[in-house]
Amino acid sequence: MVFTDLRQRIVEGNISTGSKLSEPELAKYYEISRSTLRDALSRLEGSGLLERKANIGYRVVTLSTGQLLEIFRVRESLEGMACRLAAQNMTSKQIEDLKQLLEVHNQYKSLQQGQAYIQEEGDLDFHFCIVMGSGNKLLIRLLCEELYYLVRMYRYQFGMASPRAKRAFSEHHHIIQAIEDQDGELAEILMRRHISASRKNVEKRMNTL
Amino acid sequence: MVFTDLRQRIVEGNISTGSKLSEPELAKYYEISRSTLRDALSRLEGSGLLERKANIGYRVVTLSTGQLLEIFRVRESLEGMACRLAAQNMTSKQIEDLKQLLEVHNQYKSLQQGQAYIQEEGDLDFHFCIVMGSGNKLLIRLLCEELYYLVRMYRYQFGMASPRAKRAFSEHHHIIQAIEDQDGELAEILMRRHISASRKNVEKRMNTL
DNA sequence: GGTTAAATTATTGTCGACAATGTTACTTTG
DNA sequence: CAAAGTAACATTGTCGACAATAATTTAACC
Repeated sequence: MVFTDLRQRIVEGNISTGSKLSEPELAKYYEISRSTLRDALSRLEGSGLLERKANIGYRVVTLSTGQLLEIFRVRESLEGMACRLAAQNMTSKQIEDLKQLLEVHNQYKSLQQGQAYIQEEGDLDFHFCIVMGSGNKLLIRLLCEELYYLVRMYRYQFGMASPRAKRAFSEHHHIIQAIEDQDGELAEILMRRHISASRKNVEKRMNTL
Repeated sequence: MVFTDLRQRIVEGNISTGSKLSEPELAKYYEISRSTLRDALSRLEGSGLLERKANIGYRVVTLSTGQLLEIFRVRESLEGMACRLAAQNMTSKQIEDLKQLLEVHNQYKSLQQGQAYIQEEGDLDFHFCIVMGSGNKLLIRLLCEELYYLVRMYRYQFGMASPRAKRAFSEHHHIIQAIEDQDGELAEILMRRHISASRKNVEKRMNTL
């Protein structure tokens, strides 16, 4: 699909940040008409990955470290809420799937210790599942459909391999436990702390640059 | 402009919630082609006012009281943050404009005491200004470009005339004061409390229905 | 008469062409 | 030679037409 393919190319930096997208060129590349391409582009704009200026066209959004930190702070609020709701609403089936996801990540991790960004992608899968589990359409839209792709984009851009992988992993387990115990209050606190720690880690990395 | 006109008609309920939009009909109504209409529709989808299903078309989103409450909770988080940032970042010019806005509302209010929904529209203008004053692009996008139009839609739908108008008005003044004092912490607390009280008011009204 | 199946109609999706706008290259002028 | 204006080009915006899909109506059958 054109939309998902373009999204991936943008997120992974194959189409670089800030660059302008040529409609004729892309339409030719995908062998589709400009109409259907533009449909995909407008959806990507809705996902926050593209910006559009009238009579000029679409550009990939430019990233700043400041914006990344603000995304973290927004996530802290919204995902805390999502996690509390997930503790109330997730079915045992969903919780089981989530546990299994972590197990898969665990094996990846033990196989390739240093390669953290695979783990980091898995990290987002984990967060994604919890937001989906909250059952709240608004949160799903804001986080899963808009912010997470931006976060992925930042990770590819700045390369978020981190020494925090192991700790983050155990934090995920604690969060699942709280969800399984249907302790919404604790689940929210743990999630906020988890994201806050992740943000501080990024801040530290940024200061050393 | 087609986009803003459609938005207004949707928000004010002239195009009723849940109804399907006919592209040929609307294109004829505005005397434009379907292409440029669809461009407007996709932007409205991005604003959260329309939903699109493949090969079926666009519908106005359906509203539920549960979703309205969740919007309030999301706003509590995000606007609290925005208000703290506004206290740090707003220029004295912006603060002055905001004060003047409240003054205008005050005159409206004294003129038409019962007619709360005019005040309520003004209420959103107030919130709008503060989010803009935060200077944070992400918050501006999430709140001003997506959530606020949904909130307006709910207000037209459920008719939010409330006895809380006077109190809400004084809360606005306290929030401005905190911003002027550059007391971000207090500004955040006041804003969260302000929205929380508004939510509880809605909950109370819903229970009496 | 009610239910399923087929045919018709209407709507969305896609396309290529033209118009309007922005960009670039060239020419002219001081 | 530099700068401003102008002409040529490329890109985005808009349009109407056709294709693919969904919805409706009609027909056939039990």
